[in-house]
Amino acid sequence: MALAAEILGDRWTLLILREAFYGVCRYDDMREDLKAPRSTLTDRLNSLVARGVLEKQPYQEAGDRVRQAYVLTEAGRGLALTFLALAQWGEAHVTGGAAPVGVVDRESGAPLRVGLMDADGAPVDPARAALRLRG
Amino acid sequence: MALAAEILGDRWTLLILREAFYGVCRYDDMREDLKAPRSTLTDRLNSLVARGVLEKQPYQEAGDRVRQAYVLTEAGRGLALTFLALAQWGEAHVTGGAAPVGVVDRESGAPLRVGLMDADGAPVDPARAALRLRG
DNA sequence: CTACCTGAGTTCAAAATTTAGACTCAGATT
DNA sequence: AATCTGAGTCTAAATTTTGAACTCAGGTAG
Repeated sequence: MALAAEILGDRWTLLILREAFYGVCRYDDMREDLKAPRSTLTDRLNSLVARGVLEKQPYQEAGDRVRQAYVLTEAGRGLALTFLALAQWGEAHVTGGAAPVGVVDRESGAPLRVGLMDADGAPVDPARAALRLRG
Repeated sequence: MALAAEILGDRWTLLILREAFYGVCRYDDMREDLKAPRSTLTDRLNSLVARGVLEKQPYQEAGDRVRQAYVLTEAGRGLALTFLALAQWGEAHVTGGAAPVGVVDRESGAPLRVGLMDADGAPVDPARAALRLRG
């Protein structure tokens, strides 16, 4: 997990990824949302690309030159569970239940949550979890 | 989630919390494990206490004066799911499957994982998740 | 009593990072 | 030819982090 911490252990990186999950993928849009300094934003985007969490995708708007969009890679999308768990925690313990967004099933609209499960998908109380070294 | 990002958006904070989950709770033990500078460690521990993620607990070893241990609060333990999700991601996408630890059921020893579930606890594919604003 | 040890800090100057703001550059538009 | 825009780079100043040295309180050894 040390490497994961190295990737995520930064305020701007976390916020940039949240933007990415919301679908914001252009430099200037992120800059405006986050009010991050240009050089820091450039730096963080580059490291996320270097780490394989984001990738640059060329796009072109009518009557404009080709530009780059930053979109989540497969690995980046894999962070969804982590972010959902974090949002769930923030809601429960930090913001006091007033979180502005929740997770729902894309089709049915039913509320979803992150939880622990066993190999068969049956829910398990997180208090039962223990870390175990692997041979 | 912005507040949560403010709390976790820091390399040392993430690593300190990992130590706390492993049960390390003494200043000098953490300092040695993490090789963090004293002043930074002190600062991060204090903010985690101020945020209500850790708390100081007095303890006393035979023939020694009372000292403080840093242990997870209820809210801090609530971060377990986030950390497990992060560890799971690191294992799948960063370290390439060679993660040293896994999560198991404390009693049965069966392997566990973090996942998305609906209100009834039935597993849901994370790709089906969507963020939804709440009224 | 005096000297020394240890855990848990605090202090401080040097090094690294972050910031705001100005500047650049390439192609499109007027 | 002049201007606009997205996406940067450059730079000097402000802030944060670092490592090393110092402090402090209580306990122990001689």
